[in-house]
Amino acid sequence: MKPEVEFSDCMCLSIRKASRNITQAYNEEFQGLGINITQFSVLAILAGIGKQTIKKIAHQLGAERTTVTRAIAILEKKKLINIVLGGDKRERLIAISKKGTEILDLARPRWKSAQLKIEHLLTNQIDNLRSNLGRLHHL
Amino acid sequence: MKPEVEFSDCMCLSIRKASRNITQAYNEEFQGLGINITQFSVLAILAGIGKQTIKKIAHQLGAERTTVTRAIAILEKKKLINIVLGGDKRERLIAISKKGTEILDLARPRWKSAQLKIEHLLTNQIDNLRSNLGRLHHL
DNA sequence: TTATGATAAATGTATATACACATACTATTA
DNA sequence: TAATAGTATGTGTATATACATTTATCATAA
Repeated sequence: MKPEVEFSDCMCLSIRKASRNITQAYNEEFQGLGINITQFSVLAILAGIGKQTIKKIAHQLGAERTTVTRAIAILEKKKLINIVLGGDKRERLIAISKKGTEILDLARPRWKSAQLKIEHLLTNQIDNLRSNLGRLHHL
Repeated sequence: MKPEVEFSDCMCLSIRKASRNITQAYNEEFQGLGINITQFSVLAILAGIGKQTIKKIAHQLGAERTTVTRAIAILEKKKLINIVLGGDKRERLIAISKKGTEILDLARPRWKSAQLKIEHLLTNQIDNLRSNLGRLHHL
């Protein structure tokens, strides 16, 4: 007889574990570059759509604003971004720096490699998985 | 024309975002209980298989050992576990406490409720998703 | 028995995440 | 214009995660 509640299939544990595994796979590809997947994602957004407020970067990433604030501090320490003030003095506009662009360009093929590894692992399932993960935003 | 590398479909960002969303959904169910899903998962393991070393708990969770060390410290502060020394003095054996058992029993239906919400959201896809997340352990 | 290697765990440090609260600035309205 | 509400961001605190290093203990071989 099963107990009333079967904990071993906890979706939260499953996805958090998968999230850790995937994050490590990407970060391994980035080894020696001096950035991780988090930092890569911020740089990629800035390269794609130009300078942005922290709030908008957070929205693009679907991440908490204050999490992005801390990530920006790290990127600033590494001199991968420039921070300028705009007309609205509450805002700080974040732009990718020259050094940031250089590292981003080195990182792109690494990202692609990690991405392909995941996709190969999930052949024929990748669109389903993507769709499922996307649906979870409604929580 | 698409750029060579399409970052918007980054599986790492997708799963990390989904992981945050799901974690928050479970933690909302636990509101007022004084534990979160991380702590619940450790208590559930201890209740299921009895007292365990930190290393074995980490293995059950698929989590880093030192992450579990910090989680155990939190559970100890909350008096939800008891820690005893065994014959091997390097080990600490972790057991759920009476208070821990009581809170775990209150938490089980909350966990089930969160779990059902996810499963409803992913009707007919849940087995696929589970299988996909499981496959990612090979990374 | 002693030296050595293996093991369990803790600790230091960096980063990721969430939430509450504080601060500075802007916009609006009386 | 002055008071007030709203907005962008930062900071404090707690927890989650990873990895390197350290410490204590155990096991084993000389």
